[in-house]
Amino acid sequence: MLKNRNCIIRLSRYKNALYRLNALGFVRVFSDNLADAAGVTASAVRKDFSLFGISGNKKAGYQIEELLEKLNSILGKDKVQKVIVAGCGNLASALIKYKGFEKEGIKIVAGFDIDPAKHNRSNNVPVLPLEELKGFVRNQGIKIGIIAVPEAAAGQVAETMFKNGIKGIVNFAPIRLKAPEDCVVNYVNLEHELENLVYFVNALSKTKKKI
Amino acid sequence: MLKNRNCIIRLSRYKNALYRLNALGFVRVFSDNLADAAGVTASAVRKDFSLFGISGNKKAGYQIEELLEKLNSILGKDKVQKVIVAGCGNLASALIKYKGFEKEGIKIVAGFDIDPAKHNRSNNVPVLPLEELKGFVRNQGIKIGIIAVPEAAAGQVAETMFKNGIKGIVNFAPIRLKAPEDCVVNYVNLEHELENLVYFVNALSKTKKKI
DNA sequence: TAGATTGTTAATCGATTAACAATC
DNA sequence: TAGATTGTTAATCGATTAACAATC
Repeated sequence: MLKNRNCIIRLSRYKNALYRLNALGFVRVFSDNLADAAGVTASAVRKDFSLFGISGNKKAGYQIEELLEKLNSILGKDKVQKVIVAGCGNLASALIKYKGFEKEGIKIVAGFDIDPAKHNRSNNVPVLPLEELKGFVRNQGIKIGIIAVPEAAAGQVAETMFKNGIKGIVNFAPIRLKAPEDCVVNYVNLEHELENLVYFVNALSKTKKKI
Repeated sequence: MLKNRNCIIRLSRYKNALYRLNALGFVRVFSDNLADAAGVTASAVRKDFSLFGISGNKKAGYQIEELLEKLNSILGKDKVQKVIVAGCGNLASALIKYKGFEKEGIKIVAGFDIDPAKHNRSNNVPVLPLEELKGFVRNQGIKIGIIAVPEAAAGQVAETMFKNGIKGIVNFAPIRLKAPEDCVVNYVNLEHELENLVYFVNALSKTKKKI
């Protein structure tokens, strides 16, 4: 019953592709249009939809608007998601300033840092002392956190987050985190992405074959 | 013969874990120590090593230093990797300022942007006009690029990169890119990571079961 | 109707895990 | 030797793809 990560990531891709198709004036799509637009196979599209009980019309495909509503509902886009960031270095600043989250209903409501020089309560998105994370998360009922602190601090911060009600973390620190059973951690490791690329670029240049 | 992405990502994880173990004074590891440290199974560790012809000693495990050398060689860490960034917004600035890449042999050598206000040739990492990307990549023989431009510009930029010798791209723009057969694109979509988290947090809170 | 597309089942593919013989 | 660990093969697991009957 619980779907796998890739499947849900594909739903996000469908959603984005549908917005683009919609903007181009399309009203309906067939599974193979959407497959092209999202970079997957038509089989995968129909399988994923079937998994969530989304049905179209044989011969008439899917209504884009209706489809978007269903995907948005599955992905929890019907309400604004409040998110906090721990560690207010360059990366966190970029995330806080990024305009793209807003239109997707993702709102970074506060940052936390140990460095007093970074604190600023009057900001649009306030930067608060790390000790206040606990109370803030509890009071506001925050469920999602981003970890952008150095490796050495990540474990502690994660523990504090989980203890106070955070259920999901996007972790940019290059270290595995211990998470309670009912919580999720998604890892983003930019260094590993680049390292990975280097490997495959070298491998492909050696083999001269397609993947 | 060509290994899969997850396998190579695990090699990066082993490498990082080994550095930590090394720093703690360990000289040897067994597959199950390393598995714990990297967050995988002992079977996976031995399987991965076997895939690359890395062997240890029955009963004595693996020499950490020797292992690190081999992993670093596989991952292309024996030489500095020069990387460029297209789009010098907040995210790119954060990447350029990030200190962690250097010790891993990853060097961002230039940024490119269409906005003249961002240009700066005298910076440690210069920010140049986007039109100069082509010549720069060719002259310097750059193989790896990062795309941090808006969605609408990403396709064009990728095409320019590939045409001029870039073989691998980390793409932060929320759109699929067309890539030549002998090139690779790794996608990082922060919005989808958060969206994904929201889905699983909601799903887990409904089921109250472990994954 | 003929043609095209969905929805679902079955087949395939590949990655992960388990198991265990070899051996230090 | 007895015990523990590797290296590899086989089994399992799950995700993706293909195929096709149902049907608009």
